[in-house]
Amino acid sequence: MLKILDAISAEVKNAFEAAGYRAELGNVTVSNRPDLCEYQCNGAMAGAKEYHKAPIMIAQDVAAKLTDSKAFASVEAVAPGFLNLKVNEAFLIDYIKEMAADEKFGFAVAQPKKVIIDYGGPNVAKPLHVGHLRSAVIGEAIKRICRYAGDTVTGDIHMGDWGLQMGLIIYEFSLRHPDLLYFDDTYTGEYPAEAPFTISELEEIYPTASGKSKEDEDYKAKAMEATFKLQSGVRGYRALWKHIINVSVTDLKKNYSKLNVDFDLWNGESDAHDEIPGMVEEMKKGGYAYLSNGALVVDVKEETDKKEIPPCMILKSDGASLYNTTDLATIRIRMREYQPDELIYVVDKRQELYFEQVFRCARKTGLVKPETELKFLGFGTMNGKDGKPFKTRQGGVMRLEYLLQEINDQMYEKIAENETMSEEEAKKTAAQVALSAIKYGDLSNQASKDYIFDIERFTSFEGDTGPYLLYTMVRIKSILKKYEEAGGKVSEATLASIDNASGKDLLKSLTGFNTMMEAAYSELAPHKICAYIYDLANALNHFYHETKILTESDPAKQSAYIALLKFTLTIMETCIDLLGFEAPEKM
RNA sequence: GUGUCCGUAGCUCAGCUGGAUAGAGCAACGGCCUUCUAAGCCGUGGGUCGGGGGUUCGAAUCCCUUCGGGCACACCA
Repeated sequence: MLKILDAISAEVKNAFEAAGYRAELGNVTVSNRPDLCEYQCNGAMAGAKEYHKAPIMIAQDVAAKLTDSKAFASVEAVAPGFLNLKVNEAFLIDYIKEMAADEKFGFAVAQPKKVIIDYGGPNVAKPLHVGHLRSAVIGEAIKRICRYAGDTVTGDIHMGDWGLQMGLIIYEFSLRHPDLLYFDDTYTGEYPAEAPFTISELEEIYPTASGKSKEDEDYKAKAMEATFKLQSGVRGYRALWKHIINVSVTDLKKNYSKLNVDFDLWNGESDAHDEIPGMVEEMKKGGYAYLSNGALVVDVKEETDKKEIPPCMILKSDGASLYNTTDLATIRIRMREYQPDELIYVVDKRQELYFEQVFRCARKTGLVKPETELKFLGFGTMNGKDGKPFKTRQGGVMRLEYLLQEINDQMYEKIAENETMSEEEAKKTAAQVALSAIKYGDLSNQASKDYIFDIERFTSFEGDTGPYLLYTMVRIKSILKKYEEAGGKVSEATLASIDNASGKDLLKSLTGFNTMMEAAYSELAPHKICAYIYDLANALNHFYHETKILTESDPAKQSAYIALLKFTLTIMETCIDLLGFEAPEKM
């Protein structure tokens, strides 16, 4: 089905043509002066020069051709040459009915793609901190948006599970428990299935080891040796490493599930390890990689560059691999195993240059086909109220778990005080509201910009916030429930004429869903969904305030209202699901 | 230094593929609960869109320039 602007534009374009002008001039947009009209067309002014005619005269010519259009309630040509349009309510109702019957409410994408989205990026054995929040929240939304658009999307968490950090942990652990089987080179049997440590021990070991290695050269050398032994496949080290991964992944899954974020693939840097030698060999053979200051690099600069782009390093001068190496090798694996049309990286924007190098290198060396899209979706820093990177009160890095807990607790206090809910229900509701506060607070900003994470603002529950949206939805749910309890049947099919102004505004707002989705999808911009749903919630609350629904005596009118509420709720639910949170039944 | 992003109300942000009087939220002030959840609704005040120039019938939006800030700039990720 057509988007409403296209449907209206089609009418106006016909009129332009009928009046003897180019049809393309008849493009219609939503009015920026709602006091004057609902939709507007500026084509008469654009065409003035071309036709050597005053814009107002062109507008009048076109308006004359539109007088019997069934779509419009009024068409006015206004100085200097605006075409001001108001649509018929019946036209809107028909449009909404068609939308409601469509699986995706009129949002359609021509060519579904196969997409891999790389987001999350935690390190194993290290707790998630606030720096991981944006990647998870934005990446999850992007994944859902693409999936809704019909793409086949695979989300990969891509953990940091392979470098020196692993050697540090293993070495420190070997000092503490030297007698364990894992460190006995002569042992050839099976290793225990149970991990010899818990997640909290693991989380303590890494910072300790990391600290020691910075002060003690010998310690660092031993850790590097452990890393080497792990990477070269020493059995006991691999077995211990698997335990580290398993214990970490269990914990990560728990934490990500609290964020309503889930991944299809739990791959990490280690998965690229076996791919590296072959890839490096190929790059050498192809004549792309050469030695520069001892390191193996691939030139990636181009003539159009305004700035010198350093070569992409494949191997360090000591022959070790680095992040570039595993990223490129990962691309190679993904291309072979999934043949994606598009790769999206949701990563801190500070890595933009780095990814530019990787992408260029991947193209140059033939790792990806020219038609495969490589997208870098860089997000800005999450700052505190002082405008500097978000920290705890003590100035340390804030653990994500604690941040979530703090916000959950605040929500729980508010919910527990003004509703009669069981403790269990209140807790669940608090978690839902808290998540909406965090996610909406993040996603309503443009991803690429830095933003201020202001807990007080997000949890204040007033204004343009996640909780406000949920509250609006809860209000609708409450009415629908009561209507059903009184024997009414809730259906979108009973939509009919809505005889008040706020109802018509709500209808218009609803028709914008598919237009908005197209922009949100093509620009990978979740904040557009936020802006839309906030407008929709405002329109709903306005309507709600003006219209008594449950006490309406005319059943036809009432069922039309109910249908309107129901459809609004459906659209809102669709939107917040794309953003990655959900609404409770009451709050 | 080079590149890049940003600068819109007291604060936090939209708007940026050019259109009419630049919008929200918070904060301030004033109204609205015997009626579907007041986490709501209505209203008031608040802006030379960092400065300057240009393109255009028309610029917050496009171009140039300047000031201020963030970030990045091969052996970290």
